[in-house]
Amino acid sequence: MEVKSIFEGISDEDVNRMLKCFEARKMTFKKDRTIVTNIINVKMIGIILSGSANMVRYDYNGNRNIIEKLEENSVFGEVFSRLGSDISVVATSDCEVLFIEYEHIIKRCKKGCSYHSMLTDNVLKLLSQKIVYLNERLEVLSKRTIRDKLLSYFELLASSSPKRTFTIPFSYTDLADYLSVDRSAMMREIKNLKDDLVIKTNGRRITLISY
Amino acid sequence: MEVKSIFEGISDEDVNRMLKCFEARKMTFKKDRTIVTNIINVKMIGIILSGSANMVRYDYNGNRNIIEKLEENSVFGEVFSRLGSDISVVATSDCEVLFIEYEHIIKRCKKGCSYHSMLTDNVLKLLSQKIVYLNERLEVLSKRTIRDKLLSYFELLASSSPKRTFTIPFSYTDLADYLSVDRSAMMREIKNLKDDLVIKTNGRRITLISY
DNA sequence: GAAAACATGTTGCATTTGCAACTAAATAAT
DNA sequence: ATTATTTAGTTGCAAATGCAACATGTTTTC
Repeated sequence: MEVKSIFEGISDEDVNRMLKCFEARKMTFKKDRTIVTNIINVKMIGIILSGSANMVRYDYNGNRNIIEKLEENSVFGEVFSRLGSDISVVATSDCEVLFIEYEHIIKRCKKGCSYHSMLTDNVLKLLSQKIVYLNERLEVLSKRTIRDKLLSYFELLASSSPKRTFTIPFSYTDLADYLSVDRSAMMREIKNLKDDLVIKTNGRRITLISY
Repeated sequence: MEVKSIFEGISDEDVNRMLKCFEARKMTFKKDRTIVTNIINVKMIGIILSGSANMVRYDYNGNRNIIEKLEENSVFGEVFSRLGSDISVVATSDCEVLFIEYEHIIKRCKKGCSYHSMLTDNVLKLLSQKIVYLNERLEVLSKRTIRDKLLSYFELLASSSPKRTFTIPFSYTDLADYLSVDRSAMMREIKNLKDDLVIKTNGRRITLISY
């Protein structure tokens, strides 16, 4: 059920044919380079082919918010994410990105190519996944205290490990920006959680003891 | 571009044919009745045909969070919203709801009916809209102070009115739950915004003076 | 139209949070 | 290998927030 890429299940030849037809452009970015900024208003979507990136926004206080962590095969774009309001996507490692115009993807072509309908299905599933992800994020951010934000985020990460142990995919500095809280206040709360024996930590490796 | 309903652009006869084929069920709910709760794990989607509803969650502190306000033609369901984690949908007025199994919608039928591909396109656009909505909500909730949450939410509402005047679609009590903040603290902050001449209010009608 | 239920508005106070300013540890750069 | 730079970990303090407990106003309900 999980869709890895929007091209999942489509033969390499067909993918290449599509990419040509869509005038897709592949670009490479070095670590820490900005992949897109609010300047673009063309309805493009980007697909991370390799590497990783963060979608970030700086508010007028200068606080950075990490909106989303983009891994391999992640899709981003104005259509999906309301880019434009000072959002940018920054490479967190060297990466390759494919750009396609959104219209090409959703507009079923007149010829009714078989692969095109497969593509639509994949996009549908990707969008569903993105919605699930966004809802998880909303659930975390809707918690009123830092402690509860941490716990609900940790619960999410722990739920896929039977031992309830996981590695946070961020530095603690980045985690604070992801949870939209002050870093020092977050560190204080993590200390409290350790003192209360709710979590054990070893660097970025965390075990949820009880909830 | 805006899709009103997933059946937009499909003739009434075709819609009726589909509904039969999909074994869609129409149900009516009185105001304040629960439409769905976490119990369901069937992959159903619901469409509000008339009336309105709130998607809500109560956390373990007893705080209510309004996750989403559902109006006519809104779509909800596990696929879209990660229902299941104690989320329920409650009617805020008498309403009619149509239930369809999600699989029926995304699975392109073998016959390749013309309307089915139209339906897929509509769902695609609806999902995109939902993502935009979720991102707007994330932008609001990621603000660190109540003042900034209010301002960014008000900005969103004001942006569609040239006079920067709008009516909040909630009671103030509900607004606090929507912004995931304490009501009295929110009222205090609204008072501050008025004192600072940032907003003017007349009941639920608000004017953003400057930002 | 009286009573009940709910929404709005307000306040004091304890708690949580953000901010600023540090030190120490770990990574990256030259 | 030594020096920068970034990350992690702390702390005091002011500001923001949540909580509880009210008063008042408005809408429903019977």
